[in-house]
Order: sequence, then C-alpha cells, then structure tokens
Amino acid sequence: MDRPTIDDVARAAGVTKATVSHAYSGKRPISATTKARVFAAAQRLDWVPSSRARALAARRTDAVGVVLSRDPTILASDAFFPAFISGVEAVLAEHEIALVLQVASSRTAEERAYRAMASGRADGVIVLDLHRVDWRVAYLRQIRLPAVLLGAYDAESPFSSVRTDDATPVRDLVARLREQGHTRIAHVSGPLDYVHSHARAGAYVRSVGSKELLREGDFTAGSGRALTAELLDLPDRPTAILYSNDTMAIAGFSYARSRGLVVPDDLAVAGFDDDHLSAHLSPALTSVFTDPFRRGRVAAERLLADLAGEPPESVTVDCNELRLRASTAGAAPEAPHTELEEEFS
Amino acid sequence: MDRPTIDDVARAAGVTKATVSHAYSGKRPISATTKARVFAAAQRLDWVPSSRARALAARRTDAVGVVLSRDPTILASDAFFPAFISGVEAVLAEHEIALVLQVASSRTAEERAYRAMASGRADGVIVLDLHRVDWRVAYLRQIRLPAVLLGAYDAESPFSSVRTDDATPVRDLVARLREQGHTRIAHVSGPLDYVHSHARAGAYVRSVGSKELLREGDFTAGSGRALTAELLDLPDRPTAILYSNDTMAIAGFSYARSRGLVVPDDLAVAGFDDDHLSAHLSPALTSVFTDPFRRGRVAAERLLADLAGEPPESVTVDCNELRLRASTAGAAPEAPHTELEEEFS
DNA sequence: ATGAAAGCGCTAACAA
DNA sequence: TTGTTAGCGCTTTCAT
Repeated sequence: MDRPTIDDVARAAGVTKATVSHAYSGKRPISATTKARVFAAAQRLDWVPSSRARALAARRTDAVGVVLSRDPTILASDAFFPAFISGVEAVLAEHEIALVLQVASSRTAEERAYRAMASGRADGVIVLDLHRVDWRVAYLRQIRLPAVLLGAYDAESPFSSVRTDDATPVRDLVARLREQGHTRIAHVSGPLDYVHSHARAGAYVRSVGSKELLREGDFTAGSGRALTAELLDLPDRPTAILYSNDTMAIAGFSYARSRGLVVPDDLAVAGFDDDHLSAHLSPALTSVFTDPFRRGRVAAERLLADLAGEPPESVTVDCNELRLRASTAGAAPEAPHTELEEEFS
Repeated sequence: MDRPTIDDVARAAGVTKATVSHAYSGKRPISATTKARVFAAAQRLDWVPSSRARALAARRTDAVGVVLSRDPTILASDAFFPAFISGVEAVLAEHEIALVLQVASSRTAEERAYRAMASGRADGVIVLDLHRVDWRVAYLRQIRLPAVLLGAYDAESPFSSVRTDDATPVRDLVARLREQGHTRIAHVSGPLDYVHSHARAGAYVRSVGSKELLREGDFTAGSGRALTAELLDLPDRPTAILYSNDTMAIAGFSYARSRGLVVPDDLAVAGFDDDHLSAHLSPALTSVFTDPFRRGRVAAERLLADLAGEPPESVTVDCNELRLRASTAGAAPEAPHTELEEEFS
C-alpha cells in the first residue's frame, strides 16, 4: 500500500530498473516495444518517480531558488516582486521546474538559506536587489552555486546577469519636465547602495547637474512622505519630484495634497515601476513601466541556459517605458522663487 | 575539492556517521565532549548536510508547496497573493522550511504538479482558490499529500482549513448603503464556483433579497468594466455597485466616470481585498481588508501542526474589516428612475 | 553513549 | 538493446 518504486515497475514490465530509468530519460536507446511495456506498467501501478531519490542520484533537483532578503511584510506592497515571480514561473512551468522561495532577514539567515539551496534545495538561484558591492556574489562563487544576477553588477563576476537601462527614462523625464519649464526638479531615491536605485539617482544627478535636491529614501511610503516634507520645506522648494518607486510617489503626492498643493499644477510628481493601479489614481501617476514579468522570463531562461552548461552571459532587456500621465502634465507653476534665484545669481 | 560529506566529518571527529547525525538531530544522547568534537570538525570542514540525501533517508523534505492554477500573468495584478505568501514565509522562515511554488495552467499540469510535490518536492501543500466542488480535495486525499485548504469547504474532507467570514462585511456594507438611501444595489462577483466569490455573492443576495442585479465576473479589470457597462445600461440602473475585488471596482468606476458619472454622487462603489493603493485613489475606494498576511501565517502554522502529527482542524480567522471610504460616502443620488418604479408598482 | 550496517529509490558506469 | 551493480549522503535499527 506504499507508493510503488521503480523496482515495482521494472518487475511488472519484466525489465530492470535501468531500463525503466532510461525509458523515461531517453539517455539510451530503448526498443519501442519495451518502452511501451514500461510505460504501461508505470501507468498501471500509478508510479511517480521519487524526486528525492532522483535528486540524490542525479545531483540535480530540478528546482530554482530565490532568497529574499526583504522583510516579509514589505514583500506584500511591492509592485515588482509578484510580477517578476510570475515571469520566472512562466518559464519554469514549461520545464516542470519548481521555484523554491526562502526569505531571510539577517545576513546569517541569508547565508544559511543559500547554503541550503546549494546543498540540494535548488540547482541555481536568481539574485534580486543587487547591491553595488554585494557580498553574495563572492559567497555564491565560494559555495559554487550557479546564479543569475538581476541588475548590472560592475565588478568582475562569473555569473550571468540580466540588465536594464534605468538611466534613459529618468533622463527623458527630466528633459520633459525641463521643457515644461521646471527648473527645480527633485529626486527621492531608494537606498543608494542598490544598483538600481543608484543607477536612477545617478542618471538624475547627471541630468540636473546637482545633488542639491536628491534625497535618499528606502522605498517605503513613510520615507516618501518624510522626504517630500523635507523638500517642500525648502526655502526654494522643488516644483517637480521624481520618486524611485510608485509607493513613495503616492505617499508623496498625498502629503503634498494635504499641504494644499495641487498635483500637477503646484507640484509635478512621477514614480517608477508603474504599479497596476497607478494609471487609475487621480491625477494618474506618471511612472516608468519596467516589465518585471518579462525580466522574470529572461532571468529564468538565462539560468536554465547556465544550468544546461552554456557559458554565463550578460543580457540587457530593453523594457523600460516612460508612461507620461496627468501627474506631470501641463506647464511648470509660476515658480514663486524664481525671482529669488535670479537675485542670487 | 568536492563538498565534504557526513563521513568526512565523522572521520575528522573520530566517530561514525551515526554519531554525527545524532549530534545534530538530538535523537539520542551524545556526550558533551564528542558533540563538541563533532561540531568543531563540521565547522572546520565547512560541512552542510545534503538536503537531498536527508530528504531521501528521512522521507521528509522540509518544504511546503503551493500550486497555483492561475495564469502567471494574472498573479501579477493581484492584491491577495503576494501578501498571503509573505505571511506563509514569515512562519516558514522561522523553521527554515522552504516554500515551493509551482504554477500549472491546466488540470493535467496541476495534477502533475501535485504529484511532484507528493513525490518529494514538499511535505504538504496549501490549497488556494478553493472551488465549491473541488477535485483537488479528493485528489490530494488519494495521493495522500497533507494539505491545508484556504476557505470554507463544505463537503467532508480530511484536511485542515483556514476560514474567514466574508458574509458579514458584505451584509454590513449593504446595510450601510441602505441607510444612505440606496435601493438599487448591484454586485459584480467573482466566478461563482469559487467558495469565496460564492460566499460574498450569497451574502449579497440574502441582504438585498434578489439576484436581479447580480453579475458574475472573473476578477479581471475587463470583466469589471464590461459588467459595469451592462448594469449602467439597465433602464433602472443601480446607484451602488459592490465588486468582489478592487481590480474590478477600479475598472468599474473608471468606466462609470468615463460615462460622466460622479463617484460617489451618482454611483457608490465598493471593492474587496483592499489593495494597498485603494486608499489613495480619489475618491478613496471603500473596500474590505481581508488580512492575507495573517491568513498566510495561520495557514502555514496549521500545516506545520498537521505535519507534526496533530489532528486536522478548521480554524476561523476573524480578520475581515470593512473600510468605508469616500467612494461610498454621502447619500444616495436622487434616483432618476424612482418615479418610474412607482409608476410601475 | 557509541558503532556497524542496512536501507531510502533512484542514476550511471560497466558489462554483456 | 538490455542487465548488473555500485554508488548518491544521509537516517535509523540493531548491536554492543
């Protein structure tokens, strides 16, 4: 009454385990007739090969891992993650490969999680939220766990990576706002040690030529609100704010509104990541669609290629798309401080 | 240069594999001194037990599975799933148990996925999106895979379940709208073969006493829009619409607005699930917060208890909270058709 | 308190 | 084309 094993099937089909195994894997020629007998027997016995035994013998798990260093509570309000995972799954599902998820909120927990992956939970991992100097890159190399990095890692690394160009949409957005007459354009970034935050902030700084109105947030609504307050309290306040994600942008524009400012008339606002509800806000939020679904697909495909033995490769996905909406529409407000600026210049 | 095995550690510590194994599992008394020697050796050799070998020998994987029957692309725009998974992970992370995710978009693929879980990918599963008559319940029993069902399954089942009361907030909401003078209150449900959609729709029908203004959607923005159009085209159109999720509600009120209706003056609108941005829409969307994070926690805890040998149990989580916001504020519009109704009555 | 040895259910190298 | 057999690296029973 226990689950049948490969031996049961072999016996029922009048062959040996090896034949059964090969009938399924196709790793050696099996005559059509025996193959048919094997399959029939397996079907009759309702046999499913044990993934555990297979994993041990083949040193392969048929699973791909993701270790999340984010706090579980933050996961919930993030536009990127679910869509990215969907993209990954879309590829993995075709190959009947599972996705193993583990969250770890401390460095030691994270190391343990990666070691667990390496010890047989997964054949390779996708690394998210890459830092500019990321201990995980060296660590994964050390424990020899195949990996794909999501983001442009500058330092030498033996891993494939999936990159995007975050600079262009930021530059385009700044240019656009300039055309509308904005001269005081601020940026609320994510943590600057993340490669993606840093890339966006860097593009911003190069575009406006100054760090004066750059503020470092942490992607939470709280920081969006606090830093917006700080910027609006400036004697020469910005007339436009670019946020590094939609959550901060929305928190920011709610706050601005609570101070009596009208978006976009008094303050233009733009986000990043294009949450699926952002188009429905009013005013609708200008944002940058980054196609996390597609990036998930590409990352999964890249990892499977690596696991199949292809040499690592850096692929760049051209997916970012600036979506201009009402929150940045219209001309810049008659900046009350422009005269002041001129006085000082 | 290969990964060290338990034998290497045993040799280095001058004991046998059995001792090493027991030093870690604590399944038999080991003297403090040998234990110390073992741990020291393991540390020195940088040994991590192979989860594959352990899984095979112990018939346990230390992983919990979720098979998603949704299309991967839908996953992305759903308020429930990421938060639920976060809750699950919050519990699993404490026990260093992994979460195995697999999406399957056809029944056969789904069966394969569950069999893979049963064959060693996971020790048990959490079943989402329960149908009123759900083949998976019988199937999981047949393949003897421990499971926790999310939702109130009516038929006899050997599984634990995590239930919520979706009826009360619907009833409260209808009552509230009645007080405001609404007499034509419609409902756009999710697919009625889902237990949760059905529970909400059932509560609605019992509250309003009629199915006339009930429309069955599928939780997508498209169906929200289409069914809203249908309802608004009615000769005696509703003055309030309850949707079974926020996505449909938002699509619905965008559409209503495009027809020149003002929310909530001409049409009151309410959603379900309370997407994290719903409070920021304008008007802010009335919705029902269902605490998916907490339900995820409870489901994971329940599954771990089942796996530890406790008898299955149905737990009810009292988590639903009606959040009244501007989209249902104010009195019912002077219903343009009330006179008509009187003419006909 | 510890050792010896038999599996767990497959894969793959080696034979035939 | 198929059979034989030795692992894969653990856990666990049976001895001591």
